[in-house]
Amino acid sequence: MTNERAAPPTISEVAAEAGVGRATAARTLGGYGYVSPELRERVLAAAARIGYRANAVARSMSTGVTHTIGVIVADIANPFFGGVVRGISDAARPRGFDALVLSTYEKLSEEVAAADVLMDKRVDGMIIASAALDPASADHILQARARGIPVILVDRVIPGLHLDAVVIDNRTASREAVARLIAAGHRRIGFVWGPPVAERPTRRRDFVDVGAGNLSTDGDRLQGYLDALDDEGIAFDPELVMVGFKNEERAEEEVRRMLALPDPPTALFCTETDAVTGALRAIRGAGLRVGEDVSLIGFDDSSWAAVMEPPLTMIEQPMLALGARAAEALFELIDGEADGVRVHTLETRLIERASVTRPPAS
Amino acid sequence: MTNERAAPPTISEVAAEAGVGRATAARTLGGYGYVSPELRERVLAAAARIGYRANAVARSMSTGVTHTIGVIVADIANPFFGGVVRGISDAARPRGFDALVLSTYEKLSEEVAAADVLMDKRVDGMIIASAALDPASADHILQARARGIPVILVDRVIPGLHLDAVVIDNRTASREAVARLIAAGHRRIGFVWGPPVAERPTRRRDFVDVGAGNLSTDGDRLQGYLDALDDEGIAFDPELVMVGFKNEERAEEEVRRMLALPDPPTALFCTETDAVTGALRAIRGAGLRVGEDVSLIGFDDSSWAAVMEPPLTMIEQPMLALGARAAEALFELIDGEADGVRVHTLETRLIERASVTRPPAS
DNA sequence: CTGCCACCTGATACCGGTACCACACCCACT
DNA sequence: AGTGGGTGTGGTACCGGTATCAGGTGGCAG
Repeated sequence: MTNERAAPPTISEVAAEAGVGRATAARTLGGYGYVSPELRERVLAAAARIGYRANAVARSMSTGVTHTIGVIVADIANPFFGGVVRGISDAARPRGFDALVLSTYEKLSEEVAAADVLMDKRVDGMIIASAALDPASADHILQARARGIPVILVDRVIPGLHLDAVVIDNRTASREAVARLIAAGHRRIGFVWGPPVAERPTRRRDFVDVGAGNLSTDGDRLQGYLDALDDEGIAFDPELVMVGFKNEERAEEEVRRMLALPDPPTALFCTETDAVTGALRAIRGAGLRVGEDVSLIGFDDSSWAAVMEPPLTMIEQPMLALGARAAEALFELIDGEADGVRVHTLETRLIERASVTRPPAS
Repeated sequence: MTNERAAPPTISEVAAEAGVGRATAARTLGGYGYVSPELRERVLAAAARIGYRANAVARSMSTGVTHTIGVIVADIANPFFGGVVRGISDAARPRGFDALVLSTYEKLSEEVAAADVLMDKRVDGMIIASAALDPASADHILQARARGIPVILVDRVIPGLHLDAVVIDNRTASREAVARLIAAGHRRIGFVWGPPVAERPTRRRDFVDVGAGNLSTDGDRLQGYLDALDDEGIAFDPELVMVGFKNEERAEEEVRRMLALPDPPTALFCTETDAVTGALRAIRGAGLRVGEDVSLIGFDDSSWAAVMEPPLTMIEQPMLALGARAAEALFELIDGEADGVRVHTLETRLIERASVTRPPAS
């Protein structure tokens, strides 16, 4: 097994092989300028003979275009972001663009480092699901833009920063889901995946403020929950909101706590997949049954949700479309067709299954 | 908002700013060669002042190294591959490498195109979950290697091709899972996610041959199933093997068919997540209950499987480790520490929960 | 037949780094 | 004082493309 790395042929070698000048070979292969049919033929034949393929790095060096877009997400292993990234690549591939994907695990420092890497590698644009909570921590994004790199935010918006973005209407989606629960007769509704604060605020306004110090998605979902409560004049109870670190275990703990309350929730609204599974564990652990003892609606539909017993009512996010739209918006920016900052809002869908029923007669 | 793309400063500008030669600035910033402390200081200060960052494209052009690894998977939106890719990037990042991820949707033509893109972009190595079934269709991989690009196969091996790979032992994992079912008393065990042939073979040997015309993972899993049957002297029944296109709907159809057989399966072995959910739908549709009427073991554990009613017994694949190991193996190749072709086999784990019980008394 | 122009081709500068090498300078030794 | 060697610095070729421009050739009009 010879490992003699045959250096890929260059345009000069093609030119030599074809017996023409370097420029002529370049013009033929690069598809620009004029070349007579005869020479074009000779060059093409020579290129095919020695297996020429243009060196994209060299091309980028001289054109300043890499045909690569940088994607920064929280975690590529999270099916939601996996879907978004797929949407992006599917939309980018036909245009000859590829995606360089970096995960940040919600750490701003990682995000800044990722943005630096992408700038250094001269990506033609970036699509970012940012962990930045406010303009002050979004310097890396502004810097990229200052260097002329188009940026599209996806999934999350940065409050106070006027940037192009592709998102869903979390507040409305959440409000409608909770309204659905209320319409079924529930008045004690738990909110799972709340603000990441150690101590539970006691006043409603504090929750809202705290929500502002949260990712825009989480904050908006909490707002939608509050909206729905207000719509029906239902009192807000801080005890029914999860607080603390956001993971499955913590969600389970919090739901267990809620279920043990003197006046426990009869329904749960979970704003993330891990919140749903955590809640399910707690419900099961308390010897209760979903759809009988406690109703449930969750975010992020999946094929699993449909085969649960009972099948779960879920809010479906258009992950692929989110990514595809972000890529399209980015290309508009790259092509210079930008007519001001725009925020694209995509539709969610409440998929009604069997986890929402009337509250048990008390 | 000024859009004047301030061209990023180059090394020449830093040199001018510092009042030194280009080479001296380059030596300082590139961290090679000698520079006196005074000048080094001046250069560093100048670089900081004008915000210099090395152009990775230019650097790649002259060094021939891109610090980018190409990753080709079937579908980045599939949680399994999402996990693998995360494992890869997590292992690559500390070494200053990033991942260019391409999805093929199991289409060989897409895979070939992807490999071309990666070669053109001069990635330093590739990690591929190939859709190639035999050496004849793996020309693109051989070609990459011939050009000196290290390649590591992940998840799947190409029978007959001696290449570095990181996989799990599908045959053994499958055999053990099915053995577990047999140990519980089952003798009629359905195999869901079988060969993609339109017509069901009638002879066992044909299944094996057909398995060879399948992805190595699927073929090995079928083999393991047959092994387990043989171990206990249980007769093979072609009717208990799914055939045809592999998706959730088709799995549901096939399981429904099996369940309607005169002598239906009392247990199901599903080799993929979609096979599990499809099977679940069919079981539910037939008015049967998992863990009571029919036992089930599936591949690819997830947080959902643990909260199903009943919790599902699943085979856990070390997705992250698969990716991480592949990246490590790739770096060994890149660093030239390769001592012959190696196949790394990672351990799976059978997570026993409650979906396996004794068959109902007949 | 000459002259001009259109047409085609090839030489070459450039992108921003890396890395080799020449050279200037300084010191020590004979 | 002359020479050798070491040291620090800057000049420059090169990577493989793109793109501009100069120049050669042939044809056609005057």
